[in-house]
Amino acid sequence: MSSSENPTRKRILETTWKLLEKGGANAVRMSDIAKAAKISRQALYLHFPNRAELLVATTRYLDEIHDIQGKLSASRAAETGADRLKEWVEAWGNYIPKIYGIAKALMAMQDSDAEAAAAWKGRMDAVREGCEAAVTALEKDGSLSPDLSRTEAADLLWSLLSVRVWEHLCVDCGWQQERFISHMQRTLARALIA
Amino acid sequence: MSSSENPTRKRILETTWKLLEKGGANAVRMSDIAKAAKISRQALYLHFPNRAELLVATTRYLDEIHDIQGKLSASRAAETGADRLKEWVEAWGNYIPKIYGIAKALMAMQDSDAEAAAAWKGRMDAVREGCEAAVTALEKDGSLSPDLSRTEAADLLWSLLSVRVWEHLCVDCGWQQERFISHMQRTLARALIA
DNA sequence: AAGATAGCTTTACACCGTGTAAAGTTGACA
DNA sequence: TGTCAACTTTACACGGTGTAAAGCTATCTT
Repeated sequence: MSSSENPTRKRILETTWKLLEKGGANAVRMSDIAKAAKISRQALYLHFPNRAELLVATTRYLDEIHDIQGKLSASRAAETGADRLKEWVEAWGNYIPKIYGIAKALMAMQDSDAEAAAAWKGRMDAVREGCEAAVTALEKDGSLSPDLSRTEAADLLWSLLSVRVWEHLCVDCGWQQERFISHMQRTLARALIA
Repeated sequence: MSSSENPTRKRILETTWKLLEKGGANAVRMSDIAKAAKISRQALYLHFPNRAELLVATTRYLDEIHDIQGKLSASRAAETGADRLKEWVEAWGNYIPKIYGIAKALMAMQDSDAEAAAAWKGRMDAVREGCEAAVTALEKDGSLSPDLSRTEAADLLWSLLSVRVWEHLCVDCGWQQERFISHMQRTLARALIA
């Protein structure tokens, strides 16, 4: 694991994560991270070529910490398509708050930085695959709504389960995480299942 | 109408709108707007104190042009709550693509500029009122799902009908506008109606 | 006709955050 | 003793926003 090799690098990633988590009013700058990691701003550039790559490296670090692969693949165990959908919503939905800080920073860079845009897109494509797998499971046992094609269903699931929707409900509207999960499970079941 | 009084001001607003509509790869800068409006960059600051207020003025100008009030209030005519929901989704949903350019620019400023954030919030609060009105209509004729409180239903409607979700489906996933409207009508009916 | 005024241009500069460049410091290891 | 890696310090270029001030010009006023 590349992050545990180098103690300074690890400290930077940890600091970046924590700063982005509280986030606060204004954005987290390179100098903020440097100060918090007790390092000079220039030293940051010795470890990461630019802000985008530092943020991307932080997301990878978080995945490593949280064992995202393991948790997401647990939803594959479900028997029925409906159960699988439910567990997928829960698995990914519960991961969103953990990555929200970095996600927000990365999304904010999308318009200006092509590299950041590509990196974020790659991560979201992985989520989309999970959505497609859930839809395929529904289709397999004939429970997918006839009003939706496979692609449409996956698009819809992907969209409603996006970080933006989570942000809108849980940050702007003040929903508790549990309520978000249960309402999303219910809403998506009604939307996708015949 | 403040925008038709002053020809230069009107030209600036028109230009800003058109530039933001195509949008393109990189953001629209003050100098881009000035150039396109055939004016010096400084003259822009004679008409608008800063970028945020120029963008906000552009949204107001668009509302004026499109008679947003009239179109949105048309959804109030519906008899049943279900019809009202359907028409509300159609009215606001069809307005989103018209304001998407400015919306995107304004949303991008939210983290850095408190004034822009407040302006955008104000406009979205107006949308939320429309959502609440639709939910109230459902409640009145007893068709609101018992799984949802009035507030929760409005939150959900507001979130699923957000510019971000439209962007995700119509820009990222390539949905046609018509498909967006019909699927949203169907999904929201299933989500909110008993 | 003289002068004021509105509306604009031109030039210049301060500020911020990112990223580059290069010389200097420090400690470990051989 | 010397070398090397990791880091610091200082300095600067760039792009975008916003400020400041002087100058130009057409039109309206008296």
